[in-house]
Amino acid sequence: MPELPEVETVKSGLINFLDLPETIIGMQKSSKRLRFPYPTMLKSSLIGKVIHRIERRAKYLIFDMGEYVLLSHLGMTGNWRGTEPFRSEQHDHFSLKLRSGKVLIYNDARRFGYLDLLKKSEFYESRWIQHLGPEPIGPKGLLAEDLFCATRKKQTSIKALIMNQENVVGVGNIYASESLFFAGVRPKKRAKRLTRLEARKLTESMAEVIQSAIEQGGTTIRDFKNAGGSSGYFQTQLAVYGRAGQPCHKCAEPIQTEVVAGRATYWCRICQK
DNA sequence: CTAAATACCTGATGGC
DNA sequence: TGCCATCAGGTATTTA
Repeated sequence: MPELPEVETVKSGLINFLDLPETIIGMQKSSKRLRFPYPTMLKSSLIGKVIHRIERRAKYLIFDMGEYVLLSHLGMTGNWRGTEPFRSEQHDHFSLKLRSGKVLIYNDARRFGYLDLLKKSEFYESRWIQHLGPEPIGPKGLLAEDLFCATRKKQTSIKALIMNQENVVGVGNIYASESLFFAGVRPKKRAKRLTRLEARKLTESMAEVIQSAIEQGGTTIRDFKNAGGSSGYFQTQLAVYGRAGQPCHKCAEPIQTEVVAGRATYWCRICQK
């Protein structure tokens, strides 16, 4: 489900639902583990804590509780929703009961997601955060020259390179294909063959695609829902993803598909070189 | 060191 | 209706 825009949509939904700050008065988890075991002493660590802010870094959702932060990665099918009163659904795995009467629920059918509790002072050095590259958007966002440098001498495909979170964060399988289409670069192109101009176009395309998707409330291919329970709208304007055999919006050539970097990949053989 | 394959899960879909 | 194979938006870990 979630690449950067979907995580951002979940974040906005929760902030909108809550009236921060909110105090945690209860915590429940299902009998099944997520991708990694829950941190120890999670319950005693969370009860009484106050959620001051909810933020996002890369594809991580971050609950800022002052001295501690609760970090949540949504994996492939993870999602948070707010309910009042509590109403459980299939695949609910974790919930936080708040003093206001509201409840936050983490749902994850495939359980590829995970949670961790960190001291804020150890946040940047943590195993989850320390290797992350720049965001694709914003004041400290990826610079074209830095992307260009990252591509030098790299034998891997440009698609694999932009999906590698050490180079730029937040770009997953859908937005990788989309960004490469708007930059006019073939997904299978060797990273080291990228020109400065292509690096510049790709940097711009990633920022535009991600920003636009955030404004549309994310993409819904299968089952993504925002905190209010409604779907995203970005899928209605996907240029290539999932459009195998359909005409390119620019040149009408049928869209190609093939597995690249281990994932379904879509491109136009005329518009992308 | 790099790059690619594997593993972790459940559910939806399509062919027979 | 059932059964089986395939695919699904991520990424840490293992293998080559």
